[in-house]
Amino acid sequence: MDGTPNIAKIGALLGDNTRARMLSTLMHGKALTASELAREAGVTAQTATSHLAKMEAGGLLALRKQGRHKYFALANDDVAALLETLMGLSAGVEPIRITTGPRDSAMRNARVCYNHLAGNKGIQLHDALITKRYLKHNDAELVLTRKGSHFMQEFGIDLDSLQASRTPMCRSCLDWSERRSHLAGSLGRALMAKFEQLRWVKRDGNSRVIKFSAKGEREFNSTFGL
Amino acid sequence: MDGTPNIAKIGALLGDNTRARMLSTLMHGKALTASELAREAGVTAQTATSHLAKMEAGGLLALRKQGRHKYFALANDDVAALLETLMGLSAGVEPIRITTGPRDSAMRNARVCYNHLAGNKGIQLHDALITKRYLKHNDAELVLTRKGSHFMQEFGIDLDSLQASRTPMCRSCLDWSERRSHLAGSLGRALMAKFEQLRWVKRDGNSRVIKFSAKGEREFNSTFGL
DNA sequence: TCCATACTTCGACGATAACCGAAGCATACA
DNA sequence: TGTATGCTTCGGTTATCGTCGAAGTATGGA
Repeated sequence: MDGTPNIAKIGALLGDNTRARMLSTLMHGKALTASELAREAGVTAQTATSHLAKMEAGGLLALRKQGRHKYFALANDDVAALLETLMGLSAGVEPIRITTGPRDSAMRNARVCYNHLAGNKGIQLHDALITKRYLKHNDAELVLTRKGSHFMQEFGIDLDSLQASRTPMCRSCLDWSERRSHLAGSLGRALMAKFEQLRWVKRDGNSRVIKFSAKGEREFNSTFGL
Repeated sequence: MDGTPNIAKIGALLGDNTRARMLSTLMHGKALTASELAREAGVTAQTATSHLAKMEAGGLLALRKQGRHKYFALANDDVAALLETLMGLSAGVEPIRITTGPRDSAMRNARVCYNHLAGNKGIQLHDALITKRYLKHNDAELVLTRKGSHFMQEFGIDLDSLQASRTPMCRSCLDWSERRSHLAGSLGRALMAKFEQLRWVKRDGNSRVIKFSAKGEREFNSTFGL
């Protein structure tokens, strides 16, 4: 029951720069191969192998083998949430960055958090869903209302398959740039996927930034009453 | 804006067994001196000094000097929340502990989380406050209603002084044993203090366990409609 | 003033772990 | 079957960091 050794173990996993860089990269939400992660982190393949094995054993990463490739992704939403929390905490601890370059403001506006929408746009979405009574708080939980279910179906989200998934459908995730909650969970992921499919948004290949097209932004706003 | 090096830095701080033990100890909520922490962690004073200095520099600990003593406490609620999150994650990752000894079940029932009530009793309290409409969710925030303010004053909580404190009055904190939210923030702390003052509960000196007296449990239940 | 206590600094030792070169295994494709 | 590609294992080097003994500074009390 004494969780001490465990928190040290996870802490140690997070405490190496190379591993931290890999984890941050995986916050994009995409699964990446060992060599991609090696390149991203700036180490050789051997070194990456060792790091990835440790993180998988530690429960931080999930692994999918595909032919001669090994695809790694964050193990689950909890891990993603932990990383966001850590970033939030370290952002608060560090001397506040006053200079916010163009990339920073883009990150604050909209980015992927593991696989769902975060940043200012993520919060707008979250709040709009609540204002329109599509979502409501039930104690600490976030649940989809009947009205909300109806809307999601109309919008082209397959709720049945989401319900089947093991991760909870609605989860709130603390946004590190805004310090407010945005929508995570399988519904959050499905909405993000839908936005991409509709070409409302496009991911920037190299960062977590999400770009809204002009049309996308218009339709996003009108759909959610913003 | 790239939070990578920072998360590694915090991770490294958490990644040492001795430091993790110290942090866990401080989850009791009390501030402890350097030598107490040294003893608790099983290291010499020199070693403790070095660890404590690092954690203070890293923003995890707050320091108060008092004569020749140095009192250390967790820097803020965010740090406490991070630790609870980590414990929850590592509990989920580890092979599930099926054996729940008496101490375990006591921990699950009621314990201090930094300085407020956690565990099953903490969740009961949180839920009761919401059921009775003393607290309500406002978007992601938890706020005290007028009815709630009234109740708290009656109950002997000095809301004015809480409002003056820098930490938010209501915060929800994820409970690692129950995976539900309980009440943190300055109000959570004040309630906990009140329970102790009323002798409803007593802290176990050596663990985070909180024991309800028979009378305390009765009055707790009737006060919050349980 | 003198001593006890609490904490810190310094230096040295030892363990751990990150890193890469070299070689090895496994899969895919021609 | 041969060759390229992706990943792994092994061995050795290097750097970092936790640890404590010894000595030093600061505070409180007799």
